[in-house]
Amino acid sequence: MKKDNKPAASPREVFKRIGLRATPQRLEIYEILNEIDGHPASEDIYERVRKRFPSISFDTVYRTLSQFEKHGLIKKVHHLADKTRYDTNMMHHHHFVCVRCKKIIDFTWEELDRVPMPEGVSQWGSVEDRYVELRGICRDCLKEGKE
Amino acid sequence: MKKDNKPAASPREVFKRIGLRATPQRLEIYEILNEIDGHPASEDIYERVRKRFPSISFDTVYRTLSQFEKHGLIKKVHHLADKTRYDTNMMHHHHFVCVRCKKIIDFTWEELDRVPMPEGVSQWGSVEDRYVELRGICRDCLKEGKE
DNA sequence: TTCATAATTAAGAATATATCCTATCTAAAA
DNA sequence: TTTTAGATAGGATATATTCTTAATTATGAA
Repeated sequence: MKKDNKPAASPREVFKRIGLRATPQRLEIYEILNEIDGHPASEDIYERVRKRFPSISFDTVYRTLSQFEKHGLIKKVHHLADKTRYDTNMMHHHHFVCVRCKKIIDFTWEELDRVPMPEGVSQWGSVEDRYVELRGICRDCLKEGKE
Repeated sequence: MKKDNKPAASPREVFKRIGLRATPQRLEIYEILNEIDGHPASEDIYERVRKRFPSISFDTVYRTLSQFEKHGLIKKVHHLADKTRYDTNMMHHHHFVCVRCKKIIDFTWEELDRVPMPEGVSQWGSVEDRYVELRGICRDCLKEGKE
């Protein structure tokens, strides 16, 4: 979706490149994602597609969003959203998260903790915690990928 | 749970302080949280409590974990775990998240992006993204709290 | 243009996670 | 002890997501 400067490719070109058919439903979802503000849940998209495709199913929306995410057109805000996970370590720390197997590794990063807050944050509200997530592929998953 | 130096208070003292009864189920869950490694889901806890309380219900586990979280004994790894939310902004950016209303505000933070990776990260795996989440209460929710 | 085919879809069933309801029980204060 | 607000078990319910299947359709090849 929204990418800097780059000349905007047409939806059909994008779909062709990643090997997805240009169905009307898919084109509509693509367009909505380009228009919509904020960080929509699947249901938000579903509600909007239904205006033009009243009989579209939840499944189509979910599937399409997953495909788009898989091909890097959109991202999930969080990678561990399937179920609630608790942290029993109450000391300030950050996480390395494997986006493949969801493994989490705790670590501290004092140098980063010391960076002063960016401009304008205070006008959004009060900040109570600064959390960093390093996202990547863990050692185990890297090995698997090679085998 | 795991807190630095501080002299470990007994579970009963902790419960007294926050106004929760010291029931056997609750004591057991507390103990499990202190023993368990990693970042358990509710179901992980449920499976372990069942070894000593075979008839305990999911509800008790969920309720207890929520209470513990509310009183700051444990934390959720993520605050938006109820449903998947997508990000259509594919430019590198970070988030301010209101832990009360779940509002998300995008922002960039170049100074933070420049901080060199901490020691030892490379041995965990390959890092592909550095994501920062500033967690707090947004302006709107702060106002509501006062009214 | 027509055709063949694999991809896609709608619809509803199925699954997974989380919460609610209510009768019963119990920890803890008096 | 007795009292009672808080806690629990178990089942029902809600919500989010994925699966199954039969029908449809976009796309490349003829």
